Amino acid sequence: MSDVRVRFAPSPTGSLHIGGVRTAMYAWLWAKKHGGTFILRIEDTDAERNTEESVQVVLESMKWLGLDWDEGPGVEGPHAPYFQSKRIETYRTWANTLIESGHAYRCYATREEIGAARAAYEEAKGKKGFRFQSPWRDRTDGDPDASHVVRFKAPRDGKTGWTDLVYGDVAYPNREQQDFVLIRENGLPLYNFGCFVDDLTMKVTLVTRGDDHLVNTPQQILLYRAAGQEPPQFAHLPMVLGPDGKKYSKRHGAVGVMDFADEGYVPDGLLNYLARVGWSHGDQELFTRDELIAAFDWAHVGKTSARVDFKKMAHVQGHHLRLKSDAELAELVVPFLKKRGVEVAADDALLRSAIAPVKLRAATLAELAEGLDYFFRADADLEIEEKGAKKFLTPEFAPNLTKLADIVEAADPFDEATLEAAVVAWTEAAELKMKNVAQPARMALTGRTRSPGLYETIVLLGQARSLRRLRAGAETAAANAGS
RNA sequence: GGCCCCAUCGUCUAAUGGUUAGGACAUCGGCCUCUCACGCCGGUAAUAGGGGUUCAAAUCCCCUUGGGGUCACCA
Repeated sequence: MSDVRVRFAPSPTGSLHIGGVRTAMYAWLWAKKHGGTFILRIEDTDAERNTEESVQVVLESMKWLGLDWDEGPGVEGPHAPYFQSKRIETYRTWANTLIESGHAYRCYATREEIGAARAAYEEAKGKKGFRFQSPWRDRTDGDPDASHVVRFKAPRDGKTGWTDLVYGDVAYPNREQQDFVLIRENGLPLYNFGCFVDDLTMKVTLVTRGDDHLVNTPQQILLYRAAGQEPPQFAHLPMVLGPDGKKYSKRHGAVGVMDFADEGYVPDGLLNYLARVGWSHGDQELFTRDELIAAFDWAHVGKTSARVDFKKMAHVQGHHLRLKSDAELAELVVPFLKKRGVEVAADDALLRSAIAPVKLRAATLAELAEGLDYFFRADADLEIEEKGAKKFLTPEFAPNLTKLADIVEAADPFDEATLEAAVVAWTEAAELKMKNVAQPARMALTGRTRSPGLYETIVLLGQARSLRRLRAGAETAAANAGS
């Protein structure tokens, strides 16, 4: 195992969304590529917003995506525990070390005092930018048993910068820094401090996160310096936006990973699409998981925020769906069929053979199930498209359906070639347009105007069932006056 | 508002001083054809604007404009 140690550190405040997936994936790819360690750490120090359900959703999402972690919940490892809420003592220890070395101090100012000062500032200046100047910065006469927070004694001159793997050289002036809080009154660490302590003690070599954390990085670097430690490398990823360029949210559609799972996406498709949002590898668009691992690099991660394009996502997704074997798809599609009220076993022979033609017409498992539906539904329960019925199940086409039924009945052997030969001979002799036979037949057989090839569909449905549906269709058509 | 970041077809992006500015999705034609797909062939379509530097700029510098992030005892 190499010394590459990367982590994904979500806070469990909701579903794992698309931007988070990409961040997690890039870190994961980097670890895999270098035989390093991928750590999953749960940053759950905000009791107000964290929920146990969210923790489960994150774990479930990561598992579904196949982004397995080498250290983290359920796996543990040399730096356990991997929940920040269970590492309070570690933070306390590091805070005390910084206090003793003079890099941090106990501040007894109340929220009310600070809030009032901030309000006064914003009132007077009419803008944001208040920086609290604690009177306790250089005092040592406070009572450590009294209620207090621990603040970092931030430098006021100079700059703090680093070379970001994505953004290059970035620096922030220290005068922008205030004496930020390390430990809250309730004893829990604040983001920057918890992150610093964990990344340090977990020996993380590269920190990856969204670029909304760019401004936090100087604070963390300042902490490393104060502790006499070498900061890790940083790679900040640009935001992933909704199709309209606004912050991605529920109104754009599926947000969480499990939403995509429910819609029948396959993990490799989602990963492939997301990988190419913000990263490139020449002209290559389609990648298997292994190709992604081999090709991924930070040099080709872009700096611009990107919008998701559901159309392209569907395209890439469809590609990965079709990459799967029919047997695998059969297993995967069963739950989606069940959702439609269709019960069928994954090893069902008809299911196995119907998948090949239908998967060319589907991008997701849900669409696959939709396309498979009529092969398993009882004749009486067939869903009939109204528009198609109006157009093709009409008296003028009734004779065609009857004739086709006769052909199906007489076909021997009952296979595509035989059926096609008979139908072609008939339509040519009768000077019938193929369309006028195929479309009504499609409606009768499947209830739809779109399906795999006619002969293919007939053979798949079987002689008896095709016959029943064609005869019933002919009756319906004959009875359908008007149109 | 301060600070920081960003800017190539509609969208995702390639091109790290010299290309007819390339690819993918979408779109528009065409092929295939019993429908719809898949696939294949072809078209339309971009360097935000203005100044520099250079023999040469999408590429380097400055300004403008536009977008985003952040300014908490959230993460």
